[in-house]
Amino acid sequence: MAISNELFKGTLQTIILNLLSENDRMYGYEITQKVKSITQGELLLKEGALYPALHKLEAAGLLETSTEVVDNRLRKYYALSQDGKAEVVNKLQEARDFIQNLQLLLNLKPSY
Amino acid sequence: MAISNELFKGTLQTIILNLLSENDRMYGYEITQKVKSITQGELLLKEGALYPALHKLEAAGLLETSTEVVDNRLRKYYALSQDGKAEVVNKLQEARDFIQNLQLLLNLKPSY
DNA sequence: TTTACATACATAGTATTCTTATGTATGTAA
DNA sequence: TTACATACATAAGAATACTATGTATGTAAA
Repeated sequence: MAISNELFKGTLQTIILNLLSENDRMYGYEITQKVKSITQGELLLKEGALYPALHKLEAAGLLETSTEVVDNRLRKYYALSQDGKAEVVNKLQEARDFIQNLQLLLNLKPSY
Repeated sequence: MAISNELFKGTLQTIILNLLSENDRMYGYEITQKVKSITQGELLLKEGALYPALHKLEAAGLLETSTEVVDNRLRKYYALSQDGKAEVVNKLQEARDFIQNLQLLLNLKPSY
């Protein structure tokens, strides 16, 4: 998933779900580019991590898909299901708690 | 490591190194209790995660050990080596960047 | 007194996650 | 025709943490 960064392990599902909560629908490659641009290239989301994660979220009923052909290339769009919309809220709260606890454990004041 | 919290994966080494940068020396069980108290019980560090991590950090030359018997029980104290002291600085900077990027990706403002 | 819990270490087997490598396929720029 | 970008996917392997188990001592409760 990253440039020598083990830290993101476990955060991928939350990242995907949150991006989809802001964008209605996105396709895989679009997600990789979005993550890259948001982090200014610091986090590179690999296909080997992304696609299995998307399939797993779909299998869990959190995502729904629709396939389109654009410019003669296949695109598989993902969108939050109703369950997915509810789950984003939980995942984001967990992420807040996680960051809070990590900052406590590492003596890091929030950077602002 | 956690109560239904996958997010901490990859952060354990940094947490250990940082605790040892504040405490000169600590033993394993003490570390588990410190983590528990700092996070108010939200993060429970399991032995199956802690001890292999300590052994790995020692093998990497970042930690040095000294064994003592206290109250008829064995204690294996860990302390940062010179390399370890240098590495904490790097790890903490990586953690800051990680938190920064994660907050960007999740639209989380720093909580203060 | 024996059961449970806390202290203190350790490891084997398993599950999960991510990386690396590879594969298919189209389009564009050098 | 080579390289790169777009777009999907999976298999093999590495890394990390969890569960379960084991050893051993001390204390409190039932």
